[in-house]
Amino acid sequence: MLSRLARLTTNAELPVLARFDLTMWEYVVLLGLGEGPVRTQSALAEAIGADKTRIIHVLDTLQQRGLITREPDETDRRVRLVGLTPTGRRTLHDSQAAIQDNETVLLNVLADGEQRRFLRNLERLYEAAPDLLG
Amino acid sequence: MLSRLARLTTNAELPVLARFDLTMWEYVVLLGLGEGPVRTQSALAEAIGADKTRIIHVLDTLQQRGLITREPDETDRRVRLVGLTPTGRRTLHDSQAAIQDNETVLLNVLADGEQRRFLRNLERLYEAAPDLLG
DNA sequence: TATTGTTATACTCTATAACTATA
DNA sequence: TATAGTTATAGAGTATAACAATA
Repeated sequence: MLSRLARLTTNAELPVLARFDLTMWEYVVLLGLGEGPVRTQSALAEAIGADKTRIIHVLDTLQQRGLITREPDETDRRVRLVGLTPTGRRTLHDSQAAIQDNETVLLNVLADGEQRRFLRNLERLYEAAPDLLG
Repeated sequence: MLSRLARLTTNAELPVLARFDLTMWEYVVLLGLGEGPVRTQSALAEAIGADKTRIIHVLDTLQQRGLITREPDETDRRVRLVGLTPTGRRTLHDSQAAIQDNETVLLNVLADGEQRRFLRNLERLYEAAPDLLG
């Protein structure tokens, strides 16, 4: 049930992201950087539930388009400090708003109080899942 | 959030299903037949949110293992009536119980009343999604 | 030796279109 | 011609292992 719902919502969101010239993983990476810069690409990958090898091409693209910065750390030159540029932050803000408009269509199936409750519970499960399920 | 939660739970459930020698799609097909036989494979595929071409190999396997029947309809020999055998029904029952045990671990993150509420809302969204999102 | 980032590759999953048999 | 089922194939998504640079 969860899987199918995720697939349907994902497919419905792809055209919205396309308006911002973003793939799903590019959007997820921007979201992962929204709270602030991240010190290693591995940490970023883990935070968004992706493989570290998979986001590399995503980071390449986002960097080329000037949406993120990827600077070597001076104290440990193996790691790259990744963060949003002002353009990247604006793109994240705009696309996130569009996505939320889209989600509202579905969430309106639920009564107003239930919407907030559902999202809160979903978030709680989302946070607990990695520890409980590996 | 939904996608990652779905992926985590799916991955956590695969070992459980493996104990019954079932893949995820085989399990989903058995679930789709749980309420009763289905008159066409296309209808079954659509009901579980799959492509009609994808479940064919699944049906082949389940039939070979004696978990489902797949009889040609006498009035229209193009269509196949698909249903569970007694063995199939038992396998579904047992595997479903094991899966639910597994899900309980995660759902226990939520308070008792919230669990039921979350599942009810999830079901409501699940049912509305195909119409609203395509 | 261990770790970060990268590349290459193989594997799985999914979608699409073409084929058959019935109607 | 249209539909149910099937097959084949190409594409996307994913996981794994090997590699270079740095610690």
